[in-house]
Amino acid sequence: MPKIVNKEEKRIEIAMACVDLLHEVGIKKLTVAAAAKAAGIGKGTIYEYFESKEDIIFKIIGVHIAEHNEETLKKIALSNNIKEKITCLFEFVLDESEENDIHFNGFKEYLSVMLADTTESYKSFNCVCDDFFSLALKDVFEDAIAKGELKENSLYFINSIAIFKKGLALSRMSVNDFSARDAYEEFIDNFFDLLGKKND
Amino acid sequence: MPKIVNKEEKRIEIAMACVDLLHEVGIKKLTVAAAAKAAGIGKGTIYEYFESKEDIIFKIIGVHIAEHNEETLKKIALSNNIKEKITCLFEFVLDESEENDIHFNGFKEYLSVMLADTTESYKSFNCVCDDFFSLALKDVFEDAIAKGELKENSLYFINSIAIFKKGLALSRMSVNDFSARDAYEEFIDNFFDLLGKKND
DNA sequence: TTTATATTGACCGAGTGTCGGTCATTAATA
DNA sequence: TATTAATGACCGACACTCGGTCAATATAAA
Repeated sequence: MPKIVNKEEKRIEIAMACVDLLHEVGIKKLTVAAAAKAAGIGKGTIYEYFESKEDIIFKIIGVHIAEHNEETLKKIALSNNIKEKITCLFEFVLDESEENDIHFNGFKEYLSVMLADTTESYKSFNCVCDDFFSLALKDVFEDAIAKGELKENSLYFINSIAIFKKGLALSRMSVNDFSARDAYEEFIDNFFDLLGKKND
Repeated sequence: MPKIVNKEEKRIEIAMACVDLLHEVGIKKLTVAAAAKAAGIGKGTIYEYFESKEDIIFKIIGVHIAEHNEETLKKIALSNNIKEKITCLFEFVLDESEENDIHFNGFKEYLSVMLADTTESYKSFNCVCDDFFSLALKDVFEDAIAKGELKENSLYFINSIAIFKKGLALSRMSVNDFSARDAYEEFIDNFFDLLGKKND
């Protein structure tokens, strides 16, 4: 029998090989030929592993978000401070380090593809992310309420905060000189002023 | 000498002629040839008035938002209810009537183009919209505070609410069966519970 | 060697943007 | 008022790019 490649592994390998190139030129100017070259394979091979050029983006962001979510949960578990735990859940949107910027940019490219696509296929990924965030935030809030650090009605705001986070992401993508960190801190401080239980 | 056309008027005329077609097929599948046909002009003429296919979107959403903002200010002036006034400012994101849906869809197409474009040119429009919203919301809040219907620290949340609105828009675009109206009402009710001054 | 899978780049056609040329309208002039 | 000149509006053929296909080839296990 011939060599059997692990399709899923190779998909990831190809996608990862395109990260830098994609960051440089953006999805619109990324050509399949260039992507193939970056991955060191022929153009046709791309289509053995991806339905379309856009699917590459999808794989990239999928892998990064999965990794990121895992790390996030670990960080939350390590922290004892409520506000810090919440901040962990926003870090992807806030972090402007070079490394995270590339990942965030990938998310931007993904969004532009999803919004341009009339089919529904790309939306599902979004929902997975939303669920992760909302569930994790709920856990953090419930923990904080149990410890008497947040008022009970904080829970009513979970959905709104998830929506706020999306707005924060979109703002970072579309507003010049926007500091997601500043906007977030302004929000979270005011939020705690209203719903945090002072323990002094 | 030939008749001199008003370039700006014609730009708008062409853009408006493409609204329905664009709504049907989306920017990605919209061809310049089809756009030209819809506008009853030759393909080359499109390029006399627009830099690119994408520029048509930009013009469409620009016109619609300008109209919408004007109407919004009128509605706010007519209303005596604070919550209602705020809702007016969200109406573009909440209204799912067939007419508004077409405009909102235009905004989605615009967003996807802007996110895909590495140049900064398309961003400026976004900022104009943001400014309108934030300023109008500030007016409404100050009015409400003066009338004793909102607590003073409501003002601290203006930026956050503007960001929330963006998140609401993005959610409507990317989440299946998302009811922006429900999410908004949940938020605004909880917000008023915290920051509204009960007058009973 | 056989056979099934993996890989490839030449090829195709859809579609963008350009450009040389035509047309319609008006100014100028006799 | 008729004729000509001038010019911007308009157009679609064409050149070129690029996504996606496929027939041919390479590879490697049996």
